[in-house]
Amino acid sequence: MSRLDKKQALLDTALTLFVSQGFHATSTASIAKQAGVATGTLFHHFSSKDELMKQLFLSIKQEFANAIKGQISQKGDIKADAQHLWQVAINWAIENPLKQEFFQQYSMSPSIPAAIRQQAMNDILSFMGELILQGQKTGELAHYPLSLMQESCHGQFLAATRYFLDHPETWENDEHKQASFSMFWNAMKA
Amino acid sequence: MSRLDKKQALLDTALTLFVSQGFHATSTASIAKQAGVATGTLFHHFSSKDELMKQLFLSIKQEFANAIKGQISQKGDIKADAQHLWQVAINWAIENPLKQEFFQQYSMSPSIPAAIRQQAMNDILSFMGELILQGQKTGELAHYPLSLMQESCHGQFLAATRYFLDHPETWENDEHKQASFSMFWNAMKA
Amino acid sequence: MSRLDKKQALLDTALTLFVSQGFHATSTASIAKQAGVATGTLFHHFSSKDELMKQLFLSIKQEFANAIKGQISQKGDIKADAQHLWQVAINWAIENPLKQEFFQQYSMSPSIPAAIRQQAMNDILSFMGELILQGQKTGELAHYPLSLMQESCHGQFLAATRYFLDHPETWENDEHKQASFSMFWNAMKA
Amino acid sequence: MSRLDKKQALLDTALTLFVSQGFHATSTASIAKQAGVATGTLFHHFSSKDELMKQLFLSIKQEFANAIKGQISQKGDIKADAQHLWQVAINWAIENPLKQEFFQQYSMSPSIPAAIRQQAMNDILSFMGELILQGQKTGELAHYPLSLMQESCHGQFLAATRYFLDHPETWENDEHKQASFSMFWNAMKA
DNA sequence: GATGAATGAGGATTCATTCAT
DNA sequence: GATGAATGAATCCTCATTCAT
Repeated sequence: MSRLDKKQALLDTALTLFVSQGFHATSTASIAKQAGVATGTLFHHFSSKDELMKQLFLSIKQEFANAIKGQISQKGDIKADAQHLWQVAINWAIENPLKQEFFQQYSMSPSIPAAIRQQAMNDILSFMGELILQGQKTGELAHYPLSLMQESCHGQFLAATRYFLDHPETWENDEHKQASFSMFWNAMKA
Repeated sequence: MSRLDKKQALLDTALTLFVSQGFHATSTASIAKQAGVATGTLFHHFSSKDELMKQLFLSIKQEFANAIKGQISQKGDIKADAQHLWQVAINWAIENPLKQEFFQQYSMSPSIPAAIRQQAMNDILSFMGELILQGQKTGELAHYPLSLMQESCHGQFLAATRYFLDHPETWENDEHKQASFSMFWNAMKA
Repeated sequence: MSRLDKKQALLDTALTLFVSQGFHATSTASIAKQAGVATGTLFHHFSSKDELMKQLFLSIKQEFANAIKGQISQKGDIKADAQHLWQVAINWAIENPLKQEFFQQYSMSPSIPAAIRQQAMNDILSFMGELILQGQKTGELAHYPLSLMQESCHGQFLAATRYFLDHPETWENDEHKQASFSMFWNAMKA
Repeated sequence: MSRLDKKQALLDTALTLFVSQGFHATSTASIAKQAGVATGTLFHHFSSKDELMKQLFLSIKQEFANAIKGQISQKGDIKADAQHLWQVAINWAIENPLKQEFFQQYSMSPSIPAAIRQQAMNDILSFMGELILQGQKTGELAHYPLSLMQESCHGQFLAATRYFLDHPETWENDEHKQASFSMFWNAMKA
């Protein structure tokens, strides 16, 4: 196993264990063991357990951001754009259930320093903020306070993914995905 | 300080500390100390730290449920009913910021056994489920899967309270409360 | 074993082990075990291993200071006073070999924070400083810089006790004690 | 950097760090890093951390011995010889404050195996022992037990250098150096 | 019921040392 | 010889819980 493989193995294992047992209930020793490396190796790659959590959080957030941002078409049809992004985001969550569950659990948790959470949230939400502003300019979106609308986006996304993750039989059901988008869009539209 | 006073002091202190430091970062000793009782006394009232958390969670949930349920008017005008309930719920959150923050942090956290969370969630959501079904019957609400709509309600409520708690200057602003309700209602309506 | 007994047992055991194995080579677990208490108990009485060392150092210093200070006669005959104090100090060292050895090892060691060492040293040396100044006034002691003379006192005392501790067969030999005093006195006298 | 340069860099860095932080608080990794070599390289030159300490101790001791021994004139005037040696020794300490501080800290410390300390001490003290015996033969020095006098020499030297190192403003003051010698000589003389 | 000293298992972290490259 | 990632035993310390007073 190469250097980077070990670091990745540690991140992967930490994700699994943090989601299934919780951050504090997961010992660094158990992460290392299940990742197939020695205890000390974890601290060779991450200066502390908190640092491991931080890097895990930021890397997953980045992965999600990359999946989404690459899909912005900017064709000008805001509703079509929004629908496409919603689909992509929901699909990412369905395809990465562990990572989505991680977000559900830790987006509001004090296990991640508030500053890190804020920063990560801002990165995602600021990109959404621009889309919202644009939609308000064209008159397609409602003129509510920006941060209220951002929180609503985030909240609806978490709610929708919770539904899909809790009901795996719906994963192929486009009607339900469409329903989740309708609720989202109706909430936001003018 | 009487017997019940001590128990309540422990619950109050636990709420404050769990919210500000997190469940695992808060020692039972520090809760007892700040509540003004001895370490052992905590274990007279609660068989374990987990039991304390469980009772805290259920008591806050109950308090919220009482505040809401007492307000159901059942006049038949679903939108008016919904608007009233939304107001009451948002106001409760604004008046109990610590308890609302507690929900934000622990509703999805593994610090509370899944079974307890489920049960609490069902209590609230089932009552909402009935309202939704009723609205669907009258044709005022959209015919999406029930649990999707329940999750959406919950998610929108958390999003709205997050907005209000993060922006205390908006607490008296009825326009913003109205905006939050509009988003919620538009998402749900037929 | 009572509360204070346990604390004292920990101090006594720490003294023995720190002297025989060194501070860092002595684990807190081994101190607790040999003192007959649980690991956690050590940290109930001392907030950290460093704090234990600090209290041990200060308590032994205090014990020595008490043994000496109670013996200052102030009859006015400086040489006789000095001789008496020297005897008392040497005898204390011979009767408390472990504590004397502790001073030999840790008076200059970074295992004890410099500030603590300084403070302890000043307490002892300041009382000696007064005696020296008095002797200089009467013309019986040499007029060298005060701190040089203090260091010399301290150094000679450590040297003499090292000699006596390394040669237990000399403990009853008053001639040798007299010799050590002569060297000390001749160094200091005018 | 050549092979020997690296070894010397490691010894120099170890000296600095051992004195400023203490032996146990200094990790081999930090020594290697600050010396500009890789962690493993330290273990090419020294089989263990203890071995590094041992070589450091012996090399400094040797350096001091060389500085002193080269200066023995053997003109027969014992007091003049002693005064010259005292000057040389004090000057060496002033010119090598780090190394002198190292002696202050580690001459009595269990960080250096007793056997090594003894051996080093004997090397220096045995050479002094001969001078003392010689002085006793001519009647110029007191007839106290040899090891008591040796310990006294050592103790006075440490005391004097402590004074000079703690008061750098006295480094050029010959009067003070003379004072320190007087105390030393008066202690030893017949 | 209340107290708080005592417990000891458990956890994060360090670090001397090794060894494959 | 030099490197530095990897190792894992060892250490300090925490903390939920117990129980004698």
